[in-house]
Amino acid sequence: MVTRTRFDDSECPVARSVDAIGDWWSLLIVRDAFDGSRRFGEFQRSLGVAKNILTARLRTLVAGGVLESVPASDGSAYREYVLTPKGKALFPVIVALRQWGEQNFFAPGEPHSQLVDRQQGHRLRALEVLSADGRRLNPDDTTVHKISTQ
Amino acid sequence: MVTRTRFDDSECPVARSVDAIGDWWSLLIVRDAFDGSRRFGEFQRSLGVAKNILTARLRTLVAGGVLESVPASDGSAYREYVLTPKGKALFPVIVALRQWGEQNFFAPGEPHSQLVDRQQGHRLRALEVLSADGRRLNPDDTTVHKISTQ
DNA sequence: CTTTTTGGTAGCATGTTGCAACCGTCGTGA
DNA sequence: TCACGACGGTTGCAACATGCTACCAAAAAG
Repeated sequence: MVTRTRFDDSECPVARSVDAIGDWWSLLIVRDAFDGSRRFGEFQRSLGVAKNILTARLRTLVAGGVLESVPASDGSAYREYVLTPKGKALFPVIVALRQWGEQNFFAPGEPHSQLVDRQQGHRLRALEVLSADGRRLNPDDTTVHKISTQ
Repeated sequence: MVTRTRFDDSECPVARSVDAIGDWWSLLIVRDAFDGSRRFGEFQRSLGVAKNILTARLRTLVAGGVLESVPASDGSAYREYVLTPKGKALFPVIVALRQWGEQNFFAPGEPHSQLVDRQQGHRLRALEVLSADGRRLNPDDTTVHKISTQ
């Protein structure tokens, strides 16, 4: 169980997000949840993580409101873990990590799993950071205002 | 020093990204780099991380091609850590985490640091996951093809 | 009713982190 | 030019987290 929080009191939203997710295993659990995993055993087989670690991570994610534990959809007495709206809102994070990985860690032609538009079966468009008026922004085009209300 | 890799051999780009970044400290280092930090001491003061941990993380990030060590811009004999193109490509990841944090971990009106368009001073548009033909996609509108060439 | 699967717990060895102390080099002011 | 503080680390150690294996109760399957 994670008791200590490291970044939770930060005024930086990135730090709070990082703290809420917990660790990398948790992020891969969320990825698997997006890919359709729901049951303890599915996550465990998919990730190869130790069961006690998985137990702890699932608990943290449920406590953090990213997943929720619901009765199994097939009518069995077991429970399933599904993404809450807050968890589904992590979609751009997962997509961003996926695209970064595709572009930087695979040789041309090297096979990898691929996220596609269900309707068309095509790859997704690369994420773009846009200004309020729709201009494409690079890192250098932005700056951080240290503190700001709302 | 991180010797063992956990996800590096995965065919999933998300896993490789996660492995390449290393841990949450590394991601916050990258965030600070986007915010203008360059020097060891800047990262250390900003993050409050132990110096040996910071040393190790900076080394990992340099080894992974996310940061590079360059001579200090002010002409001193010290070195600075700056984002490589690969590192700058993490921009959407940081922005996605920031927006998720803003939307889920701050009470309305609670102050937080804010990323703005330098030219206009306005907040950024929320990231959108788009299909190849420009439709806005929710998680349910997508599916993962387990393995695929290029 | 027996066996297998599921979803965990418990204990222990090992790895990683955080803290504090130390240290050589660099910059700076007198 | 020389002393002193800042910078950028390294080292050792204690505490904590992780991963592995064994175990276990409830549920499902047969």
